[in-house]
Amino acid sequence: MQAIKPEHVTRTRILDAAEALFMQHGFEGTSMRQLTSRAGVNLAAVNYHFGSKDALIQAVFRRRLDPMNTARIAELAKLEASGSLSPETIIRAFVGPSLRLVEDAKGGGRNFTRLLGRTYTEPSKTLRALIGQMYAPTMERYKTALERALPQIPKDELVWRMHFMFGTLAYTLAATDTVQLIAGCKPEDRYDAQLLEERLTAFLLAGLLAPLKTSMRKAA
Amino acid sequence: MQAIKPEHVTRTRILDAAEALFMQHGFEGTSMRQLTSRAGVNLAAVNYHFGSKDALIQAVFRRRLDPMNTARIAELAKLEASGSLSPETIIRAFVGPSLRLVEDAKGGGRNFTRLLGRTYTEPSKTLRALIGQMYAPTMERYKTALERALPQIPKDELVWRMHFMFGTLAYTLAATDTVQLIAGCKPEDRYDAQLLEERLTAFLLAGLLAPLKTSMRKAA
DNA sequence: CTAGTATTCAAACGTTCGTTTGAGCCAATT
DNA sequence: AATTGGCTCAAACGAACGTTTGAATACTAG
Repeated sequence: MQAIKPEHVTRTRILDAAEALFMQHGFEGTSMRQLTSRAGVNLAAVNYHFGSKDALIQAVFRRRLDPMNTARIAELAKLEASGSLSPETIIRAFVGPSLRLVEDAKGGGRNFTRLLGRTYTEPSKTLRALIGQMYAPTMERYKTALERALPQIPKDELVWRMHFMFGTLAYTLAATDTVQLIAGCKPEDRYDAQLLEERLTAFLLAGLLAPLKTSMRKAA
Repeated sequence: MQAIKPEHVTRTRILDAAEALFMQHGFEGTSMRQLTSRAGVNLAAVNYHFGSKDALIQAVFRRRLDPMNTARIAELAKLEASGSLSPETIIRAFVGPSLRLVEDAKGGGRNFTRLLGRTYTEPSKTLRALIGQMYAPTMERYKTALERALPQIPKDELVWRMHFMFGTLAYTLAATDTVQLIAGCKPEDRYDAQLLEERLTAFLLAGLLAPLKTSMRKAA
Protein backbone atom coordinates (compact mmCIF):
# COMPACT_ATOMS: atom_id res chain seq x y z
CA MET A 1 0.00 0.00 0.00
CA GLN A 2 1.25 3.42 -1.00
CA ALA A 3 4.65 2.51 -2.36
CA ILE A 4 6.84 5.49 -1.56
CA LYS A 5 9.86 4.18 -3.37
CA PRO A 6 9.53 5.62 -6.85
CA GLU A 7 7.41 8.45 -5.44
CA HIS A 8 4.95 8.13 -8.26
CA VAL A 9 7.22 8.57 -11.23
CA THR A 10 4.33 8.26 -13.61
CA ARG A 11 2.37 11.03 -11.94
CA THR A 12 5.35 13.34 -12.06
CA ARG A 13 6.13 12.54 -15.68
CA ILE A 14 2.53 13.29 -16.57
CA LEU A 15 2.51 16.57 -14.66
CA ASP A 16 5.76 17.69 -16.30
CA ALA A 17 4.59 16.83 -19.79
CA ALA A 18 1.24 18.49 -19.16
CA GLU A 19 2.88 21.65 -17.91
CA ALA A 20 5.02 21.93 -21.01
CA LEU A 21 2.30 21.06 -23.50
CA PHE A 22 -0.43 23.17 -21.88
CA MET A 23 1.93 26.10 -22.09
CA GLN A 24 2.67 25.43 -25.72
CA HIS A 25 -0.75 24.50 -27.08
CA GLY A 26 -3.26 25.37 -24.39
CA PHE A 27 -5.58 23.03 -22.56
CA GLU A 28 -7.95 22.21 -25.34
CA GLY A 29 -5.13 22.16 -27.86
CA THR A 30 -3.31 19.42 -26.01
CA SER A 31 -4.65 15.92 -26.54
CA MET A 32 -4.28 13.05 -24.15
CA ARG A 33 -2.41 11.14 -26.83
CA GLN A 34 0.20 13.86 -27.27
CA LEU A 35 0.46 14.23 -23.56
CA THR A 36 0.88 10.59 -22.61
CA SER A 37 3.17 10.01 -25.55
CA ARG A 38 5.48 12.81 -24.44
CA ALA A 39 5.38 11.62 -20.86
CA GLY A 40 6.24 8.11 -22.00
CA VAL A 41 3.25 6.57 -20.27
CA ASN A 42 0.17 4.73 -21.40
CA LEU A 43 -2.82 6.60 -22.71
CA ALA A 44 -4.99 5.43 -19.84
CA ALA A 45 -2.52 6.54 -17.19
CA VAL A 46 -3.96 10.03 -16.85
CA ASN A 47 -7.44 8.81 -16.16
CA TYR A 48 -6.09 6.22 -13.78
CA HIS A 49 -3.95 8.60 -11.73
CA PHE A 50 -5.95 11.81 -11.94
CA GLY A 51 -9.43 10.75 -12.97
CA SER A 52 -9.90 13.06 -15.92
CA LYS A 53 -8.20 15.69 -18.03
CA ASP A 54 -9.83 18.48 -16.04
CA ALA A 55 -8.58 17.02 -12.78
CA LEU A 56 -5.10 16.85 -14.30
CA ILE A 57 -5.25 20.54 -15.19
CA GLN A 58 -6.12 21.38 -11.61
CA ALA A 59 -3.31 19.17 -10.31
CA VAL A 60 -0.81 20.98 -12.53
CA PHE A 61 -1.75 24.27 -10.91
CA ARG A 62 -1.88 22.97 -7.39
CA ARG A 63 1.61 21.54 -7.59
CA ARG A 64 3.20 24.93 -8.25
CA LEU A 65 0.74 27.46 -6.93
CA ASP A 66 0.54 26.22 -3.37
CA PRO A 67 4.28 26.48 -2.67
CA MET A 68 4.47 29.83 -4.49
CA ASN A 69 1.75 31.46 -2.45
CA THR A 70 3.13 29.94 0.71
CA ALA A 71 6.48 31.49 -0.12
CA ARG A 72 4.84 34.85 -0.77
CA ILE A 73 3.09 34.86 2.56
CA ALA A 74 6.23 33.64 4.33
CA GLU A 75 8.31 36.45 2.87
CA LEU A 76 5.74 38.99 3.91
CA ALA A 77 5.62 37.57 7.42
CA LYS A 78 9.40 37.75 7.60
CA LEU A 79 9.27 41.40 6.61
CA GLU A 80 6.65 42.15 9.23
CA ALA A 81 8.71 40.41 11.89
CA SER A 82 11.85 42.34 11.04
CA GLY A 83 9.89 45.59 10.92
CA SER A 84 11.22 46.46 7.46
CA LEU A 85 7.90 46.87 5.70
CA SER A 86 8.28 49.37 2.87
CA PRO A 87 6.51 49.53 -0.49
CA GLU A 88 9.66 48.29 -2.20
CA THR A 89 10.23 45.33 0.09
CA ILE A 90 6.58 44.35 -0.27
CA ILE A 91 6.86 44.41 -4.03
CA ARG A 92 9.99 42.30 -3.91
CA ALA A 93 8.31 39.81 -1.64
CA PHE A 94 5.50 39.53 -4.13
CA VAL A 95 7.39 39.26 -7.41
CA GLY A 96 10.31 37.29 -5.99
CA PRO A 97 8.66 33.86 -5.79
CA SER A 98 7.43 34.21 -9.37
CA LEU A 99 10.77 35.24 -10.76
CA ARG A 100 12.54 32.48 -8.90
CA LEU A 101 10.34 30.05 -10.77
CA VAL A 102 11.50 31.64 -14.00
CA GLU A 103 15.08 30.78 -13.16
CA ASP A 104 14.12 27.16 -12.66
CA ALA A 105 14.35 26.26 -16.33
CA LYS A 106 15.42 22.68 -15.68
CA GLY A 107 12.74 21.87 -13.15
CA GLY A 108 10.04 23.17 -15.45
CA GLY A 109 9.19 26.19 -13.34
CA ARG A 110 9.85 28.36 -16.34
CA ASN A 111 7.17 26.50 -18.22
CA PHE A 112 4.74 26.99 -15.43
CA THR A 113 5.21 30.74 -15.15
CA ARG A 114 4.29 31.10 -18.79
CA LEU A 115 1.35 28.79 -18.37
CA LEU A 116 0.21 30.68 -15.32
CA GLY A 117 0.55 34.09 -16.88
CA ARG A 118 -1.45 32.94 -19.82
CA THR A 119 -4.13 31.27 -17.77
CA TYR A 120 -5.12 34.39 -15.86
CA THR A 121 -6.89 35.56 -18.96
CA GLU A 122 -8.01 32.31 -20.49
CA PRO A 123 -9.40 29.64 -18.31
CA SER A 124 -12.80 28.18 -17.94
CA LYS A 125 -14.94 29.46 -15.13
CA THR A 126 -14.11 26.49 -12.92
CA LEU A 127 -10.36 26.83 -13.36
CA ARG A 128 -10.49 30.58 -12.86
CA ALA A 129 -12.44 30.03 -9.68
CA LEU A 130 -9.87 27.52 -8.48
CA ILE A 131 -6.97 29.87 -9.13
CA GLY A 132 -8.90 32.71 -7.57
CA GLN A 133 -9.47 30.86 -4.33
CA MET A 134 -5.83 29.77 -4.24
CA TYR A 135 -4.77 33.39 -4.54
CA ALA A 136 -7.36 34.93 -2.26
CA PRO A 137 -5.48 34.64 1.07
CA THR A 138 -2.27 35.97 -0.48
CA MET A 139 -4.09 38.87 -2.04
CA GLU A 140 -5.75 39.78 1.21
CA ARG A 141 -2.42 39.82 3.04
CA TYR A 142 -0.68 41.95 0.47
CA LYS A 143 -3.61 44.29 0.20
CA THR A 144 -3.59 45.16 3.88
CA ALA A 145 0.21 45.36 3.90
CA LEU A 146 0.19 47.81 1.02
CA GLU A 147 -2.64 49.83 2.52
CA ARG A 148 -0.50 50.36 5.60
CA ALA A 149 2.66 51.10 3.65
CA LEU A 150 0.86 53.53 1.34
CA PRO A 151 -1.66 55.36 3.54
CA GLN A 152 -1.78 58.32 1.17
CA ILE A 153 -3.32 56.23 -1.63
CA PRO A 154 -7.12 55.88 -1.52
CA LYS A 155 -8.14 52.25 -1.09
CA ASP A 156 -10.04 51.86 -4.33
CA GLU A 157 -7.19 53.48 -6.21
CA LEU A 158 -4.81 51.04 -4.60
CA VAL A 159 -6.97 48.13 -5.74
CA TRP A 160 -6.48 49.21 -9.32
CA ARG A 161 -2.78 49.75 -8.89
CA MET A 162 -2.45 46.27 -7.48
CA HIS A 163 -4.37 45.06 -10.49
CA PHE A 164 -1.90 46.84 -12.77
CA MET A 165 0.99 45.38 -10.82
CA PHE A 166 -0.43 41.91 -11.08
CA GLY A 167 -0.95 42.36 -14.80
CA THR A 168 2.55 43.58 -15.43
CA LEU A 169 3.97 40.60 -13.62
CA ALA A 170 1.69 38.10 -15.31
CA TYR A 171 2.39 39.46 -18.75
CA THR A 172 6.12 39.68 -18.16
CA LEU A 173 6.21 36.04 -17.17
CA ALA A 174 4.06 34.88 -20.03
CA ALA A 175 4.88 36.88 -23.11
CA THR A 176 8.55 36.80 -23.94
CA ASP A 177 8.00 37.76 -27.55
CA THR A 178 6.92 41.34 -27.09
CA VAL A 179 10.33 42.37 -25.86
CA GLN A 180 11.84 41.14 -29.08
CA LEU A 181 9.11 42.85 -31.03
CA ILE A 182 9.77 46.18 -29.39
CA ALA A 183 13.51 45.75 -29.49
CA GLY A 184 13.35 44.78 -33.14
CA CYS A 185 13.97 41.07 -32.73
CA LYS A 186 17.00 40.74 -30.52
CA PRO A 187 16.62 37.66 -28.37
CA GLU A 188 20.23 37.69 -27.26
CA ASP A 189 20.36 38.34 -23.55
CA ARG A 190 17.26 36.23 -22.77
CA TYR A 191 16.34 36.27 -19.12
CA ASP A 192 18.74 37.66 -16.58
CA ALA A 193 16.46 37.09 -13.64
CA GLN A 194 18.33 39.40 -11.28
CA LEU A 195 18.33 42.33 -13.69
CA LEU A 196 14.71 41.64 -14.56
CA GLU A 197 13.74 41.81 -10.89
CA GLU A 198 15.44 45.19 -10.56
CA ARG A 199 13.73 46.55 -13.64
CA LEU A 200 10.36 45.20 -12.66
CA THR A 201 10.61 46.44 -9.09
CA ALA A 202 11.62 49.93 -10.17
CA PHE A 203 8.72 50.11 -12.62
CA LEU A 204 6.12 48.77 -10.21
CA LEU A 205 7.31 50.83 -7.26
CA ALA A 206 7.07 54.02 -9.28
CA GLY A 207 3.63 53.02 -10.52
CA LEU A 208 2.33 52.31 -7.04
CA LEU A 209 3.69 55.62 -5.79
CA ALA A 210 2.36 57.60 -8.74
CA PRO A 211 1.02 61.06 -7.85
CA LEU A 212 -2.75 61.33 -7.56
CA LYS A 213 -4.82 63.31 -9.98
CA THR A 214 -7.65 65.32 -8.51
CA SER A 215 -10.18 63.09 -10.24
CA MET A 216 -8.88 60.11 -8.30
CA ARG A 217 -8.91 61.79 -4.95
CA LYS A 218 -12.61 62.48 -4.69
CA ALA A 219 -13.50 58.83 -5.29
CA ALA A 220 -11.87 57.72 -2.06
CA MET B 1 -20.76 40.52 -59.09
CA GLN B 2 -19.96 41.74 -55.59
CA ALA B 3 -23.41 42.57 -54.37
CA ILE B 4 -22.86 45.54 -52.07
CA LYS B 5 -26.43 45.69 -50.90
CA PRO B 6 -26.46 43.59 -47.78
CA GLU B 7 -22.73 44.23 -47.29
CA HIS B 8 -22.09 40.61 -46.51
CA VAL B 9 -24.39 40.16 -43.55
CA THR B 10 -23.31 36.57 -43.17
CA ARG B 11 -19.63 37.42 -42.95
CA THR B 12 -20.30 40.04 -40.29
CA ARG B 13 -22.54 37.78 -38.28
CA ILE B 14 -19.86 35.11 -38.33
CA LEU B 15 -17.14 37.55 -37.28
CA ASP B 16 -19.25 38.87 -34.41
CA ALA B 17 -20.12 35.42 -33.14
CA ALA B 18 -16.52 34.28 -33.47
CA GLU B 19 -15.27 37.29 -31.56
CA ALA B 20 -17.60 36.59 -28.67
CA LEU B 21 -17.08 32.85 -28.56
CA PHE B 22 -13.32 32.93 -29.01
CA MET B 23 -13.17 35.31 -26.08
CA GLN B 24 -15.32 33.05 -23.98
CA HIS B 25 -13.98 29.60 -24.83
CA GLY B 26 -10.76 30.13 -26.77
CA PHE B 27 -10.02 29.13 -30.33
CA GLU B 28 -9.81 25.40 -29.86
CA GLY B 29 -12.65 25.47 -27.38
CA THR B 30 -15.05 26.98 -29.89
CA SER B 31 -16.53 24.56 -32.40
CA MET B 32 -17.80 25.46 -35.81
CA ARG B 33 -21.20 24.16 -34.84
CA GLN B 34 -21.47 26.45 -31.81
CA LEU B 35 -20.17 29.30 -33.86
CA THR B 36 -22.44 28.98 -36.86
CA SER B 37 -25.39 28.21 -34.63
CA ARG B 38 -24.87 31.41 -32.65
CA ALA B 39 -24.35 33.40 -35.82
CA GLY B 40 -27.54 31.95 -37.25
CA VAL B 41 -25.86 30.72 -40.40
CA ASN B 42 -25.26 27.37 -41.95
CA LEU B 43 -22.42 25.17 -40.77
CA ALA B 44 -20.70 25.36 -44.13
CA ALA B 45 -20.80 29.15 -44.28
CA VAL B 46 -17.50 29.66 -42.50
CA ASN B 47 -15.60 27.48 -44.92
CA TYR B 48 -17.37 29.09 -47.83
CA HIS B 49 -16.65 32.69 -46.80
CA PHE B 50 -13.31 32.37 -45.06
CA GLY B 51 -11.87 29.08 -46.24
CA SER B 52 -11.11 27.53 -42.87
CA LYS B 53 -11.34 28.06 -39.15
CA ASP B 54 -7.76 29.34 -39.04
CA ALA B 55 -8.47 31.89 -41.74
CA LEU B 56 -11.51 33.02 -39.77
CA ILE B 57 -9.37 33.56 -36.69
CA GLN B 58 -7.03 35.77 -38.68
CA ALA B 59 -9.95 37.70 -40.15
CA VAL B 60 -11.31 38.38 -36.66
CA PHE B 61 -8.03 40.04 -35.73
CA ARG B 62 -7.57 41.95 -38.95
CA ARG B 63 -11.00 43.54 -38.68
CA ARG B 64 -10.19 45.25 -35.37
CA LEU B 65 -6.43 45.46 -35.25
CA ASP B 66 -5.89 47.39 -38.47
CA PRO B 67 -8.11 50.33 -37.50
CA MET B 68 -6.76 50.35 -33.97
CA ASN B 69 -3.15 50.57 -35.02
CA THR B 70 -4.03 53.14 -37.64
CA ALA B 71 -5.66 55.21 -34.93
CA ARG B 72 -2.63 54.87 -32.72
CA ILE B 73 -0.29 56.08 -35.43
CA ALA B 74 -2.66 58.88 -36.39
CA GLU B 75 -2.84 60.15 -32.83
CA LEU B 76 0.91 60.09 -32.57
CA ALA B 77 1.27 62.00 -35.83
CA LYS B 78 -1.21 64.56 -34.60
CA LEU B 79 0.85 65.04 -31.46
CA GLU B 80 4.03 65.46 -33.47
CA ALA B 81 2.35 68.01 -35.72
CA SER B 82 1.10 70.08 -32.82
CA GLY B 83 4.48 69.87 -31.09
CA SER B 84 2.96 68.61 -27.86
CA LEU B 85 4.98 65.42 -27.52
CA SER B 86 5.36 64.55 -23.85
CA PRO B 87 5.60 61.17 -22.17
CA GLU B 88 2.06 61.55 -20.91
CA THR B 89 0.53 62.48 -24.24
CA ILE B 90 2.34 59.57 -25.89
CA ILE B 91 0.96 57.17 -23.33
CA ARG B 92 -2.53 58.52 -23.85
CA ALA B 93 -2.19 58.18 -27.59
CA PHE B 94 -1.22 54.56 -27.10
CA VAL B 95 -3.78 53.41 -24.57
CA GLY B 96 -6.60 55.58 -25.89
CA PRO B 97 -7.56 53.50 -28.95
CA SER B 98 -7.65 50.36 -26.83
CA LEU B 99 -9.80 51.86 -24.12
CA ARG B 100 -12.15 53.34 -26.64
CA LEU B 101 -12.78 49.83 -27.85
CA VAL B 102 -13.66 48.87 -24.29
CA GLU B 103 -16.44 51.43 -24.27
CA ASP B 104 -17.89 49.92 -27.42
CA ALA B 105 -19.84 47.22 -25.62
CA LYS B 106 -22.63 47.14 -28.17
CA GLY B 107 -20.42 46.92 -31.24
CA GLY B 108 -18.46 44.05 -29.77
CA GLY B 109 -15.27 46.01 -29.29
CA ARG B 110 -15.33 45.09 -25.64
CA ASN B 111 -15.28 41.44 -26.58
CA PHE B 112 -12.34 42.01 -28.82
CA THR B 113 -10.19 43.77 -26.25
CA ARG B 114 -10.52 40.80 -23.96
CA LEU B 115 -9.81 38.42 -26.79
CA LEU B 116 -6.78 40.45 -27.81
CA GLY B 117 -5.38 40.78 -24.34
CA ARG B 118 -5.65 37.08 -23.87
CA THR B 119 -4.19 36.20 -27.21
CA TYR B 120 -0.88 37.96 -26.61
CA THR B 121 0.09 35.10 -24.39
CA GLU B 122 -1.71 32.22 -26.00
CA PRO B 123 -1.73 31.96 -29.70
CA SER B 124 -0.16 29.52 -32.04
CA LYS B 125 3.08 30.51 -33.67
CA THR B 126 1.35 31.55 -36.88
CA LEU B 127 -1.19 33.75 -35.14
CA ARG B 128 1.43 35.29 -32.90
CA ALA B 129 3.51 36.06 -35.96
CA LEU B 130 0.52 37.67 -37.65
CA ILE B 131 -0.22 39.86 -34.67
CA GLY B 132 3.45 40.69 -34.32
CA GLN B 133 3.74 41.93 -37.85
CA MET B 134 0.53 43.93 -37.52
CA TYR B 135 1.96 45.64 -34.45
CA ALA B 136 5.51 46.12 -35.68
CA PRO B 137 5.11 49.52 -37.41
CA THR B 138 3.18 50.94 -34.46
CA MET B 139 5.78 49.68 -32.02
CA GLU B 140 8.59 51.20 -34.03
CA ARG B 141 6.90 54.60 -34.10
CA TYR B 142 6.18 54.66 -30.40
CA LYS B 143 9.61 53.40 -29.55
CA THR B 144 11.37 56.28 -31.31
CA ALA B 145 8.84 58.76 -29.94
CA LEU B 146 9.44 57.61 -26.38
CA GLU B 147 13.20 57.54 -26.87
CA ARG B 148 13.03 61.23 -27.79
CA ALA B 149 10.66 62.12 -25.00
CA LEU B 150 12.69 60.22 -22.41
CA PRO B 151 16.34 60.75 -23.38
CA GLN B 152 17.52 60.08 -19.85
CA ILE B 153 16.35 56.43 -19.99
CA PRO B 154 18.83 53.98 -21.55
CA LYS B 155 17.41 52.40 -24.66
CA ASP B 156 17.43 48.81 -23.48
CA GLU B 157 15.85 49.86 -20.22
CA LEU B 158 13.16 51.66 -22.18
CA VAL B 159 12.44 48.51 -24.19
CA TRP B 160 11.62 46.70 -20.98
CA ARG B 161 9.50 49.53 -19.65
CA MET B 162 7.52 49.53 -22.88
CA HIS B 163 7.13 45.81 -22.41
CA PHE B 164 5.78 46.39 -18.92
CA MET B 165 3.47 49.08 -20.23
CA PHE B 166 2.19 46.80 -22.94
CA GLY B 167 1.61 44.07 -20.38
CA THR B 168 -0.29 46.26 -18.00
CA LEU B 169 -2.57 47.39 -20.79
CA ALA B 170 -3.09 43.92 -22.19
CA TYR B 171 -3.87 42.46 -18.80
CA THR B 172 -6.16 45.29 -17.81
CA LEU B 173 -8.20 44.79 -20.95
CA ALA B 174 -8.35 41.04 -20.61
CA ALA B 175 -8.67 40.11 -16.97
CA THR B 176 -11.57 41.82 -15.27
CA ASP B 177 -11.74 39.30 -12.49
CA THR B 178 -8.57 40.18 -10.66
CA VAL B 179 -9.92 43.51 -9.60
CA GLN B 180 -12.80 41.82 -7.89
CA LEU B 181 -10.42 39.33 -6.36
CA ILE B 182 -8.25 42.05 -4.88
CA ALA B 183 -11.18 44.17 -3.88
CA GLY B 184 -12.86 41.18 -2.26
CA CYS B 185 -15.55 40.61 -4.87
CA LYS B 186 -17.13 43.95 -5.52
CA PRO B 187 -18.10 44.16 -9.18
CA GLU B 188 -20.26 47.20 -8.69
CA ASP B 189 -18.70 50.09 -10.56
CA ARG B 190 -17.69 47.96 -13.56
CA TYR B 191 -15.80 49.93 -16.18
CA ASP B 192 -15.77 53.68 -16.07
CA ALA B 193 -13.57 54.10 -19.11
CA GLN B 194 -12.64 57.71 -18.40
CA LEU B 195 -11.57 57.04 -14.83
CA LEU B 196 -9.76 53.90 -15.94
CA GLU B 197 -7.77 55.88 -18.48
CA GLU B 198 -6.71 58.35 -15.79
CA ARG B 199 -5.66 55.61 -13.43
CA LEU B 200 -3.83 53.68 -16.10
CA THR B 201 -2.06 56.72 -17.45
CA ALA B 202 -0.90 57.81 -14.01
CA PHE B 203 0.45 54.35 -13.26
CA LEU B 204 2.21 53.92 -16.59
CA LEU B 205 3.65 57.40 -16.66
CA ALA B 206 5.18 56.95 -13.23
CA GLY B 207 6.55 53.57 -14.26
CA LEU B 208 8.17 54.91 -17.41
CA LEU B 209 9.71 57.79 -15.45
CA ALA B 210 10.93 55.56 -12.62
CA PRO B 211 14.34 56.51 -11.23
CA LEU B 212 17.23 54.40 -12.47
CA LYS B 213 19.12 52.08 -10.20
CA THR B 214 22.87 52.00 -10.64
CA SER B 215 22.66 48.43 -11.90
CA MET B 216 20.54 49.60 -14.82
CA ARG B 217 22.73 52.47 -15.80
CA LYS B 218 25.84 50.52 -16.65
CA ALA B 219 23.98 48.30 -19.09
CA ALA B 220 23.16 51.19 -21.38
C1' DC C 1 5.61 -19.39 -2.56
C1' DT C 2 1.13 -17.46 -2.60
C1' DA C 3 -2.53 -14.02 -2.30
C1' DG C 4 -3.71 -9.69 -3.26
C1' DT C 5 -3.30 -5.06 -4.56
C1' DA C 6 -1.47 -1.43 -7.47
C1' DT C 7 -0.22 -0.27 -11.94
C1' DT C 8 0.30 -0.73 -16.98
C1' DC C 9 -1.25 -2.02 -21.33
C1' DA C 10 -3.63 -2.57 -26.11
C1' DA C 11 -7.94 -2.17 -27.83
C1' DA C 12 -12.21 -0.39 -28.38
C1' DC C 13 -16.13 2.82 -26.91
C1' DG C 14 -19.27 6.56 -28.49
C1' DT C 15 -18.90 11.43 -29.50
C1' DT C 16 -17.52 15.47 -31.64
C1' DC C 17 -14.38 17.74 -34.47
C1' DG C 18 -13.32 20.64 -39.14
C1' DT C 19 -14.26 20.08 -43.69
C1' DT C 20 -16.46 18.59 -48.13
C1' DT C 21 -20.17 17.60 -51.17
C1' DG C 22 -23.85 18.29 -54.41
C1' DA C 23 -28.36 19.65 -54.81
C1' DG C 24 -31.31 23.75 -54.35
C1' DC C 25 -32.46 28.75 -54.00
C1' DC C 26 -32.74 33.54 -55.45
C1' DA C 27 -31.47 37.53 -57.76
C1' DA C 28 -29.53 39.81 -61.83
C1' DT C 29 -28.28 39.40 -66.81
C1' DT C 30 -29.15 38.38 -71.68
C1' DA D 1 -38.09 32.82 -70.46
C1' DA D 2 -33.77 31.00 -69.94
C1' DT D 3 -29.23 31.21 -67.86
C1' DT D 4 -25.82 32.41 -64.96
C1' DG D 5 -23.31 32.86 -60.52
C1' DG D 6 -23.27 33.96 -55.61
C1' DC D 7 -24.96 31.88 -51.78
C1' DT D 8 -27.38 28.52 -48.51
C1' DC D 9 -28.58 24.17 -47.10
C1' DA D 10 -28.86 19.16 -45.10
C1' DA D 11 -26.08 15.39 -45.13
C1' DA D 12 -22.13 12.94 -44.92
C1' DC D 13 -16.83 12.33 -44.62
C1' DG D 14 -12.74 10.55 -42.19
C1' DA D 15 -10.05 11.80 -38.33
C1' DA D 16 -9.22 12.78 -33.67
C1' DC D 17 -11.10 13.50 -29.27
C1' DG D 18 -11.61 11.91 -23.88
C1' DT D 19 -12.76 7.96 -21.64
C1' DT D 20 -13.59 2.97 -20.46
C1' DT D 21 -12.58 -1.84 -20.27
C1' DG D 22 -10.58 -6.20 -18.99
C1' DA D 23 -6.63 -8.75 -19.31
C1' DA D 24 -1.59 -8.75 -18.28
C1' DT D 25 2.15 -7.40 -15.38
C1' DA D 26 4.78 -5.64 -11.24
C1' DC D 27 5.10 -5.35 -6.67
C1' DT D 28 4.16 -6.09 -1.55
C1' DA D 29 2.67 -8.63 2.40
C1' DG D 30 1.68 -12.83 4.86
